Amino acid sequence: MDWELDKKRPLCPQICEQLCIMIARDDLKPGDKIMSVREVALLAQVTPNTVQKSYEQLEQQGVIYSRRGAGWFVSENQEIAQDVRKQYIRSKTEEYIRNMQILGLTGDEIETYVKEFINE
Amino acid sequence: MDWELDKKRPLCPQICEQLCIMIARDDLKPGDKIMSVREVALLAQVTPNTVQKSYEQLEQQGVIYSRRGAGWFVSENQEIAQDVRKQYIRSKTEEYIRNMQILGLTGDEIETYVKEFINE
DNA sequence: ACAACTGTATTATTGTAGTGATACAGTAAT
DNA sequence: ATTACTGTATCACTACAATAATACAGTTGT
Repeated sequence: MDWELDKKRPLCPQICEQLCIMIARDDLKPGDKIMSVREVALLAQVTPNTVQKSYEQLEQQGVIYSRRGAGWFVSENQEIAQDVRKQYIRSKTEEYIRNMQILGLTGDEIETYVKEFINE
Repeated sequence: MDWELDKKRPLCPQICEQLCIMIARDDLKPGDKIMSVREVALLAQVTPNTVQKSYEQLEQQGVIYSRRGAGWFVSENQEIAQDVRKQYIRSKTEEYIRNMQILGLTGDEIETYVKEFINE
């Protein structure tokens, strides 16, 4: 994982997305310990406070949880990890197709562009 | 055009994108007069100041230009309108594919998802 | 028990996007 | 010329994200 954030965009959502990607890639499996607030803060060049907030947001979604003093862990619930992956793919794909359709592109045209840009 | 902005995200980029989409759709053609700062402000429920800033950003990119007292217009340069469309498609498509590849999806898998979600 | 790590909380401060109000200046139609 | 529209500029204000510094509390390994 790179942890090179775009400092010109809100950081919390970016940190959340990075974590979700790692879970969706199965780099982080259910129950795994994840990097500490301070550790990520150092790598991502942000304040521990910012990472804390990001983690708390993901906790609210049931994706991760904390044990005071021990650390943060990926939810043991197997379904959630799968959902994170499915949701990520679904939302990104739907958003992409919607954007292209707004321009008036047909389904075939969209498929053509995707094929074209995959070979690069 | 809807002008229903997401108030929880930065507004200027959203206004810029809406304009670019209208140009990419050919709803606005080179030389066309576009809605005034105050008009858009009213429709989008934002401050004229915010729209002004957005327009100035697009002006810097050469997409539109202003005539003091008269209004804002789409650049007469034909190439720019075409570029806006091409750039929009290219950047969105590349971003989408990159996101999917990060998850480990193959080209075929990506194409399959796109086809699947187009039929909905 | 101790040291070194964890999460958590608080406070003050900074930077910035957007608001709201107002004013001035140029254009265009009547 | 007047009126009603444009763009442009400024100022004080609000809201919020993120920083920076610090402190406290719980866990873990030695």
